[in-house]
Amino acid sequence: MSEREFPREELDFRLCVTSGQVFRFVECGGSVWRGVDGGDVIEASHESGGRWRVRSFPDPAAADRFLRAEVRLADVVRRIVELEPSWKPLVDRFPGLRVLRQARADETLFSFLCTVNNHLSRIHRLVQTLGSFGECVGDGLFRFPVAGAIAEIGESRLREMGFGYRARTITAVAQELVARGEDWLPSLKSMPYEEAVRALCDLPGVGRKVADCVCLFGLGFDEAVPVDVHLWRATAERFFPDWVGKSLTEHRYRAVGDYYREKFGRLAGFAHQYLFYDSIQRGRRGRETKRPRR
DNA sequence: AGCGAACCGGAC
DNA sequence: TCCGGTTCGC
Repeated sequence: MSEREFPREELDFRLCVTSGQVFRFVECGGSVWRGVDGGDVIEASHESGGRWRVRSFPDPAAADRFLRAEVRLADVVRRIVELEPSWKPLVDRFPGLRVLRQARADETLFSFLCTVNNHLSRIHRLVQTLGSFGECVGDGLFRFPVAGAIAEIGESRLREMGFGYRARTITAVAQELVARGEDWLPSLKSMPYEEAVRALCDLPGVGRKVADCVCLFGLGFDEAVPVDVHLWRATAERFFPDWVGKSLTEHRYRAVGDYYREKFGRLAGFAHQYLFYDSIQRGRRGRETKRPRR
């Protein structure tokens, strides 16, 4: 089995799989992380403070695809800071944060349907639950189920398992994917970004945010900028002061994405990930230190 | 166009 | 009481 080592500044595996891009990786034992992408198990380990060693099987090349090993993060980060110097503290705070690429866009789609108006801890549980309907490829490791298998679970059973109102959209999307055929979703890769977004938003329960997540993490559109409520607030504070406190409308969503695409071009997806994760952290810290209300 | 409310259920 | 959103009705 081939193994690849990444310098610290090129990869923090734990950060990558816990920063809201994928939801099925777990820590097993000390400093070993394991999960499944596509048909392959991906495993990473490191000695404290050391470099991450990553391997995958049965396909030893799967890990490189998942981590986009061909991207030299040092170059990306340097270019981002050249384009927007105010990003320096952000990229310094999260060394080794890479944008991942999932092998199957359907896993990305169903995963982010689980994130709708939800907490990270419950998101993990729900996505793991969906995953357990796929083919078992090891101890607690599952290939993600195909759309047909998800459709067969049924809305009522999903509700029983705690999916709430997401049960309806997940089932509806699964049926829709079955109807369109398995080639439909991957075929969006060869469309222009805007067309892919429109096609995804056509699916029930899929709006701009989920569509952009699928575009960035599942379909390979590096210019996609998913704007959630945290990134929205952080962006308004930095670049759109007039919009602080305002709601995120369709028009403003587009303006934010276009702003970052204009500034960062094809690096917009990578650049957004730093501010996104920072805004999540701030949200958590803010809650922890929040005083009880009168 | 922009805003607010409803929506499941679990975490804090 | 608050969500890493979408949809619907003003």
